[in-house]
Amino acid sequence: MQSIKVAVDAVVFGYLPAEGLTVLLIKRKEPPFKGKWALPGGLVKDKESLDAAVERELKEETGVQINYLEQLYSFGSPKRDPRNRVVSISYYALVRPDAFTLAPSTDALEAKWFNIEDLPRLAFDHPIILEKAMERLQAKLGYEPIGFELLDEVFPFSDLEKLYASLLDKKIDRRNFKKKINSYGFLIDTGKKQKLDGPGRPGPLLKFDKKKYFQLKASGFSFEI
Amino acid sequence: MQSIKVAVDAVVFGYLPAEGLTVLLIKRKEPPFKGKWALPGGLVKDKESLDAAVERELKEETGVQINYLEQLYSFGSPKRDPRNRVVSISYYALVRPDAFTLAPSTDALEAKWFNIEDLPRLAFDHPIILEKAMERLQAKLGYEPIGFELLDEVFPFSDLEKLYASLLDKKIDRRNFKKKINSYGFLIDTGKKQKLDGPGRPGPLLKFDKKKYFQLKASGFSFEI
DNA sequence: GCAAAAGTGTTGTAGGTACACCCATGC
DNA sequence: GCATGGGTGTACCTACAACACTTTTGC
Repeated sequence: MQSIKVAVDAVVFGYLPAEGLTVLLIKRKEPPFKGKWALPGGLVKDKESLDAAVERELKEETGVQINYLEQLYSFGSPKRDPRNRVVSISYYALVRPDAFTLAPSTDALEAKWFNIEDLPRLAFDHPIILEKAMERLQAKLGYEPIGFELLDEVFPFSDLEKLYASLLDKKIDRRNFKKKINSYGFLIDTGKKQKLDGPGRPGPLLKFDKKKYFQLKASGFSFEI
Repeated sequence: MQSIKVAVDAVVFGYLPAEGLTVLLIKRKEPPFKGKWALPGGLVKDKESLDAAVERELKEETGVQINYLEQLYSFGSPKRDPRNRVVSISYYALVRPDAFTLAPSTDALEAKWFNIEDLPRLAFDHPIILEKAMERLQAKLGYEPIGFELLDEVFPFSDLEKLYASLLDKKIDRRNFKKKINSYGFLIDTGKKQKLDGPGRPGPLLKFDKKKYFQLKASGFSFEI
């Protein structure tokens, strides 16, 4: 008789132009690793799909509003949980951190955003999961327009540019980048202007036209950056 | 108390220049879906890693010699197995079908290669898994040299060309293709010549230099086709 | 000598990269 | 008026796509 438990874990990415990429972690309320920081997640219920389990856990533990969710990889080495055998199906999610406030409840003492450059030690094999998520995010940014899921509904062009530069960790030529993005034609000018709180020329606020993107995609076009 | 079982399933791809892409299926010995064709796979043991479980199951059920193995995706909808809740971690594998003979034993009545164009109805949600494997294989062919894992140790250039043409389902310009592949410099000429059994000019037999590829890759080069 | 398979170069073009100055705003 | 941030065009060059005839072999 098999006795393996099934869990889900999520790497929740947020982004703020001022700060860069952040990851949502919870402080564990129960052993093992009680009091340590870990990825949000937990056991799957008997009659619940994997996707539903992630969404439930995220809501319970952190209160985030998920913008994009994708399965990442499954981890099942026999010793990854020191007490029981647990196979974890990991996910990664993209959210807009300032579109809601964190509200930890069951299972978690605390939920908090950490800058990707400044993470605490993580419980279990979560460092490996996080690294895999990071690789996937970087790769996917190159061939699907998921960056928009991290930005506000409307955003100035410079936010998009900063996002790519910071997540891919390389310099971006503004003119070439803009040329490319504009050639796709799925950015809508809302007509409004950005409000800067310092000096500087305000740029127009843009919107990502998801519908148009899916039309383009369906007619055999492919995003690449 | 959670009662979910954990299984692994594998989509095993083979390739023969004469026939094209094939998939290895087994005929199930036990219910559910007794007597139906399905992907090889089975329950993970309590103290066994996921990778080890796939390798064991493939050996037990089919006797294949695996050349390349990669985790694909995990499927966990509550109703995917009509009797118990089973979460399946799926894999895909690349093998050389003529490097060994199939030897089904436990759990399987029979193991057999099917042409990808001519598959029987599959048990469970295996059609979905297969489709996902197919997408991944096609995508991966474009940015990693995994095609070689499907060819014999030494092969004529035309086999490689046919492989790409058939798996990606499109015409390939021989001259452009060759130019590109040769520019990478990881094909070794063994000095021997192909033996055709009809008329035609025999080409040289080549070998994929894996070590050189990994060197190139490590020094920041990227395969693309 | 003919049918089958493999080998071989050139040219046009699209897209990527590199690069520097002007404009709007806040203080 | 100056500091800050946003906006804009051109020239070079590389890389991909298109394309047809010759060579070697078996029968």
